[in-house]
Amino acid sequence: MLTQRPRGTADILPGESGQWQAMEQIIRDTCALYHFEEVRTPVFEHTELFARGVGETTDIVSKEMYTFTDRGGRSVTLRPEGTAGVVRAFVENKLYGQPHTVKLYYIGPMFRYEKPQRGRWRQFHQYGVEVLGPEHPAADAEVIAINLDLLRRFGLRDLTVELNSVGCPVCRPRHREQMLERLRPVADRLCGDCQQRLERNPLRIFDCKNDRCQQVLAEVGAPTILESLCDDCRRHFEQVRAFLDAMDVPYVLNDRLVRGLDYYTRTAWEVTVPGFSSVGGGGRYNGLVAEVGGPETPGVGFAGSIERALMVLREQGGALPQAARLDVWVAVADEAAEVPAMRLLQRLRSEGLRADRDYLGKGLKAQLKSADRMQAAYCAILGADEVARGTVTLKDLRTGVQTEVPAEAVVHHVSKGGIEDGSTT
RNA sequence: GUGAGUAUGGCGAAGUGGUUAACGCACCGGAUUGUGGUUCCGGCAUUCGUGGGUUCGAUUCCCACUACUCACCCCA
Repeated sequence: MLTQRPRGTADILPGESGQWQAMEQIIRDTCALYHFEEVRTPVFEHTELFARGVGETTDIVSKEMYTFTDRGGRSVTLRPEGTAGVVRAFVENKLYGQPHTVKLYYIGPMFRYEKPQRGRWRQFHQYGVEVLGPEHPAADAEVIAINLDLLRRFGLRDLTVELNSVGCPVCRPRHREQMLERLRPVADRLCGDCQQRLERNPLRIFDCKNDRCQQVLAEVGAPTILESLCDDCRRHFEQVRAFLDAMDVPYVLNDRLVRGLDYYTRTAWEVTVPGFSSVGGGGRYNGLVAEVGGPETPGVGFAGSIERALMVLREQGGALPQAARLDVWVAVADEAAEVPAMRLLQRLRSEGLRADRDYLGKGLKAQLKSADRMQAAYCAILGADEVARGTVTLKDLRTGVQTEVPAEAVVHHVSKGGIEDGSTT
């Protein structure tokens, strides 16, 4: 156990970490284009925040939280999602005091006590944005747009935005009643899961894979949520769609789409890839800020996971541009060159070149081999002869051309990307 | 939470109830003098997840445990 990571966690090792950095950079750059600013909130919060914000009845709160009592006797929880903490920060710091729309983005670890499987971890990393303030459907469209835009910039293909509206406190309860009315009498014909869903979240029955349940739904003529929207929600949804069309953001309607968190109102969407589960999604949450104790403030946001994006990217055969390789490998040919080699090494770095050397006492041949393995562009060979002459033998590992140059000229040659004096020695 | 599968060297992967556990990759060393990427030669698991049991004898059979993987639920 001592040398084993906790279940559902991962070590992101060199090589992989380059992909993470590249992806995070895309997120930061893209968010800047849409004028989102970063917010960093604690990795843990008071348990009550998630219980109230995310919803007591959700799977996340009822059985997936990493909750513990700290030494002061307070119940705290490792955040299972990002929105609640951001909203809490918005309220606590009174960001609503500013007349502007508040547009925030975040990247960070989230925690859920689940059984790990493909694309599912106990510690995973989400990136997401929140727009706080506007009720305007253009805000919904913008968040959907950046959600899809980011995934495309990562290099993912075959993306589909599935769009729905889950209504508001006016029309959702009404719809729920209609469903209960029709389904309760035939509840015994539903599968076990759906009988539970009937009481907890009847909307989900539409999502059941069981054919019989779907048949029952059709027989009793259960209305979809889209058919039951109130006028305000209907108008809002139509406008969101109009904006998406104007922005060339493709989507498909999915009137069976439900999201796992209680706080969603009106617009809800998910981005999917064939053969995978959701790679991200979001929605509007008009009641959340007030629920958490702030002034009535509409909001809309989305979240996606780095793990899943990388997984899909890899399986689709894509990859993010790899980090730049080493510029110079310094090979130490003999004892007399040790000190000058360190001098050279540090000088190269101070000039902005990525440089390294062997520390295992390997022979020159092995050092060249290492240089090759490290994919260094150049190898600077330094031995007693060079030290005596104040020079360095510089070899271009791509062409094999090498030449002896003054020690001070190494930076110049490497920076310029070539050796002019091509006399092979 | 429910169900299924798998656990052999750094990685991938054969294998058998019985004296020395294939192979590939990676790694290390060598093929005369201070030089890489190719080639050739050599090296690299007293040990087969952990603990029990069956047996004259188990890595191979049985049980338990642990871990991992996958599906369901749900989600990112």
